[in-house]
Amino acid sequence: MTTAAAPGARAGGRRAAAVTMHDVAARAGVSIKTVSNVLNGYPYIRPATRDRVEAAIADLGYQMNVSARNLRRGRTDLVGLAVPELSLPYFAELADSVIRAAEARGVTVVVEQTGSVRERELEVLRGPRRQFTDGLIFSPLELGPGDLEAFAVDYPLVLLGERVFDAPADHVTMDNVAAARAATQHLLDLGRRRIAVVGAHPGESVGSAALRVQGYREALAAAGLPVRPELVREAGLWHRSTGAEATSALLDEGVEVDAIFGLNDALALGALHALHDRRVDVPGRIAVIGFDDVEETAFSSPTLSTIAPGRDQIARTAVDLVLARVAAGGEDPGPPRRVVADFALVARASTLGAGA
Amino acid sequence: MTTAAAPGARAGGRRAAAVTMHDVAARAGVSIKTVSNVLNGYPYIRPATRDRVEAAIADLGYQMNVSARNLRRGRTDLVGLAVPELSLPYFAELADSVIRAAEARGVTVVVEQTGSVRERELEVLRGPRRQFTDGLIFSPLELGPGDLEAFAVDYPLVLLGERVFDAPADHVTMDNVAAARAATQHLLDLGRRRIAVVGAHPGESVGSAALRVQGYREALAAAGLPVRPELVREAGLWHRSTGAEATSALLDEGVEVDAIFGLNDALALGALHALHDRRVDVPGRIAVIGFDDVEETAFSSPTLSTIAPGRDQIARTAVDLVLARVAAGGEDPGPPRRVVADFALVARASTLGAGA
DNA sequence: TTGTACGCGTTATCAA
DNA sequence: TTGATAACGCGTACAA
Repeated sequence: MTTAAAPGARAGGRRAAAVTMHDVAARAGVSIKTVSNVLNGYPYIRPATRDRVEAAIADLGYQMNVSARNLRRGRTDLVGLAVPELSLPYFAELADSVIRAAEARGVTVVVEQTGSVRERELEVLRGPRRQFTDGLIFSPLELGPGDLEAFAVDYPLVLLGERVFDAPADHVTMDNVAAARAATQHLLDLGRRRIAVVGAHPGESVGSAALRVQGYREALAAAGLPVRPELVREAGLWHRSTGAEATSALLDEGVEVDAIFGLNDALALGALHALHDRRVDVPGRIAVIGFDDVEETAFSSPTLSTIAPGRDQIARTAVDLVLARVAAGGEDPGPPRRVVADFALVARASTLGAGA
Repeated sequence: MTTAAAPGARAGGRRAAAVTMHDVAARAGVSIKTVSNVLNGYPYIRPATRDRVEAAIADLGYQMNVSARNLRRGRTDLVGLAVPELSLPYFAELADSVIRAAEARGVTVVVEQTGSVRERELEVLRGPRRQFTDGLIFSPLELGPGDLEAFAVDYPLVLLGERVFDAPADHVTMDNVAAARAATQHLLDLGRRRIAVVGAHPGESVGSAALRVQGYREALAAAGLPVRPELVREAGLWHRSTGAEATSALLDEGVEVDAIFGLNDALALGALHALHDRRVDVPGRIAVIGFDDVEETAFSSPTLSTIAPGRDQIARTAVDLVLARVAAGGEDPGPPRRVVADFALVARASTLGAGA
């Protein structure tokens, strides 16, 4: 690492001595309250007055002191977004959507990473950042149904994901069971009969894994097919590497299989990787489908069929829910709201073949 | 989309009526100043007093009002991070690192997305968010050497990337020329002689493309090899799709080639995709190397050799630079600082082969 | 070692 | 339609 100081220019230090509403008021020959009124779009102002104030604001380059406003209003227009980590494409893309949705509503997002560590997820809920945030959008991966009290907070909270369903907080999710059913049905429709699922969490009864495996089972049952244990493959972490490993194990064991349902895209991409290594034709011999529709799925080789969970809709809804509670202020919070977002099957080459 | 209200429980509304320092002071039988002293770790406090205050804080569940503190101190402990978009893995991972580095120093990050739109990049520099942010870490993709005045701001600003080098602001970058030289040299060391580069921006003289192509040229020159125009392939956007297209065009034209240097990982992964489609053996017939070391490169098929730019170091340095200026307050800002971070070549299967 | 009192820049409540 | 003035909650001279 090399450090150097460029000669000549000075770099920006602190902002110039602040010009306040008082200065603007003096310049415009009005009271400070009138300046405030102009700034806040108060309607009953004589046009001439408004013009003088606006001119003064422009002349002086006045910019409101946000901290003072926040102190006075008891609100910051900041919302927290807590996700496991941005390095995971699904959450990076979710954050992208949330930031856009928030921006459209004039609020700013503070991103916090929990690293999927239980202790940090708890900290996110009661940590110091809640002090300067109007509300929180939180996608937990460790906290579950046993932690309901932890979600009983006194600020607007919107939960994302499939870990908890009965917390005293708003919740935005999608129908994971139906979506997994659709993914499996898609494979069945293509004539596949030995469909493996990769990413199961055997012991668990909550979370995305359990729900998606259930959808897989339901689809097979509806088609009159048995759920073969050797086709339900475990993968604790939903990463490409574990998806590749699970797929390799499946093939090594000589299990007969003609399709793989990765419980998320990372797993399915890992499966694609393993199949590629072994020169297995996809979808000729084995079709593959994932879940999440991260951008990468449109560029893998072959492109990956998947379930699109409606990220933008989820993000918009989550932002709207927090802001609704923020706007409600102290008034009767009312019961938690549950929103189930739409999903769509996106069929690509990994199931349809090169022509797709 | 389905919306429902859960029966029973109330969801969290607004925080309970705030308990202030006054309340704590009263409860502890001390003055508000003493409470403040305890909170700020002022050393000269009688242990007994401190204990009483801390007990009162615990009893009352006191939490400091951050807006009031910010107003008083003229600082928010918030820094902005402006990137093109989080959907691009490189920037998602950079944001991840910056957020971690900031957290370690007790500051919080506000992520802003410019979408690589010139107008939005300008807005980031002088928009309203600068009002409640102590400083900004900015990775521009559109603004360039012609916009130096835009970077002359009166708040702590740290620039990232290769768009501008002479702005009156701190700058953290890496030696793109040397890194590209190393990538090319790696291919030369493996005996490759017809090395294509994908992602060139023919007209440009600034930015990552120009610098990396220069490194490529230098390495070839040092090896006594000519730079063949037909091996320097353009790709405006550095996406997987453009990398795949450029690679396809290269092959379609029947150009003889035994290695491809993607100017970033997305391009290289796209090249891998195109080569896979055409059943070209990598690295048997064509070796591929990228640039950035995004996590995906460790999981592609085959795994991708690349240049690791030292993300964490860059993030830490950037955060330290802004905070140093924040701490300096109004005092003589001094000249802009330039930091050149280290890089490392990461050789994987796409150049070394399956055994790697 | 601790307390008093003022000011940070806004918004809100009145009254005019 | 506009103005005076009191909060908002905390930091900090200055005093004790």
